[in-house]
Amino acid sequence: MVKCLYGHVMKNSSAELTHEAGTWPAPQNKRQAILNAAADVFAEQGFAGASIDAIAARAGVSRQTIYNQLGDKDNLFKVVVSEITDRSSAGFFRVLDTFPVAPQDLETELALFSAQLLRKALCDPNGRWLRKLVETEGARFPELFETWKEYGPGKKYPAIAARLAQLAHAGYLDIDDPGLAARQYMALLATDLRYDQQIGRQTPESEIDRMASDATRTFLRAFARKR
Amino acid sequence: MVKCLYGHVMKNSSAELTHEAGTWPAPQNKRQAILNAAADVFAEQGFAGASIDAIAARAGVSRQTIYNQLGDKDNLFKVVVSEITDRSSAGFFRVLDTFPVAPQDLETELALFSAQLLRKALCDPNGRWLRKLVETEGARFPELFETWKEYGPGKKYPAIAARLAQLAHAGYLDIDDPGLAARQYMALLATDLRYDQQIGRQTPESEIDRMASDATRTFLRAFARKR
DNA sequence: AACATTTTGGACACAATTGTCCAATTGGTC
DNA sequence: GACCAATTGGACAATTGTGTCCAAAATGTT
Repeated sequence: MVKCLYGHVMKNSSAELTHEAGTWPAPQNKRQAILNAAADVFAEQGFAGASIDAIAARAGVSRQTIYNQLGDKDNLFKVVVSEITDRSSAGFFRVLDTFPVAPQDLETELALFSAQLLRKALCDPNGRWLRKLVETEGARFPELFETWKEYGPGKKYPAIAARLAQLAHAGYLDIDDPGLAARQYMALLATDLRYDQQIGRQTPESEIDRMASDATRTFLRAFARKR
Repeated sequence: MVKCLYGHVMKNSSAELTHEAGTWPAPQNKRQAILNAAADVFAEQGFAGASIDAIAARAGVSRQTIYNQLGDKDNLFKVVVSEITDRSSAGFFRVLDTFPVAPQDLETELALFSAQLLRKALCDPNGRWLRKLVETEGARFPELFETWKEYGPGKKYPAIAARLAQLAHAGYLDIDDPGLAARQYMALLATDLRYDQQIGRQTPESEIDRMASDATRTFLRAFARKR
């Protein structure tokens, strides 16, 4: 039950990252260990339920080190969210670069892209925890919520909409409202993730391809250009 | 320490059956006031963050009354979830009775039904809080989670699937997998609720009809029987 | 080896919370 | 008015968590 997001990379990789271009005078190793552990504990316990001691224990550092490096609990939370926001956003846009803008076989290629999106972005523990964290604690950290909005849904949905509009313009799709189509595409893609989450089931990797093709098939039945 | 879900809860539950009131306030007895307040505070603050004092203050009762009527915090939480599960489930099935099984104008009538479902079931604060509560604290109360699963998604999705299969059998729809169609229908229906929730926006009542017709249109574009 | 910087663990004050006990008060009922 | 149950508020011990201080130890640098 107790797992660290990135396994146990925190032990000894001192030789490589010590002289990174980072502006941090402190070693990055413990800091990353703390942030990963904090992400776990915050996601599991919520903000109020996550104790600094639990985070310290899971990170394998002393409690004092957390205060030294990251200040108080509020700030720790903010840093965790902003770090994970960055990672998650980067993953999404890396996948988005593979969007099939001029496909030979639209359904096949869109299903492949959808599977990648599910795997690398929507299923990604980082992203899911982030969503849960922000959903749960957003009211308590308004400015944090703004950042998340701006870099999360605020950029992802328009990006998807733009690609769909591109496909429509190229004659593949028949779309009135690209924004709506993007939201519905994402909703269809997340259909079973959401369902599984509601019944407390962890979606197995083996079902991702089926989910992607189910969503793609329905989406294209609705939006593929008829001839 | 962990007792049965319906353990010593039976204090008043048989005495008063008239908690039908469609409107939120005006709880006749203190027990209902406590449960409503507790639902608010638990949903806002999470389990760990919700203090008994805060709940008592919002309910307008003394802290001791909560302990008298509902026992400790764990049990209070369980009772809150089970009460709201009942209400939410009842609302859903009341709407489900209006499903258009033999429509004259499928799109119009299905859109009307969808709007009712959004209004009475998916948008309902009770249901949304419940979902959030269970999602956040499900790991801490496994047996509670089982109950929620059984009376929540476990009954709702098959019920929707059955209605859709009925429509398909009657020649209105072209559906291979009714279960998948039901999940996708619900996903499309909740598209903008989910989006709004992600960007921290409270979906205004005025948009529900549009959301219902958007979802219905796309669903029927994908599943309406062609001829 | 000598130095600088982190890290550590333990102690501490302080605040919040839980759950209990109890005496006083309220409100309804006969 | 008298009785009875529910309610109230206050005090209480026990626990838990936050954030700080500090001296000893570990770690890395020159």
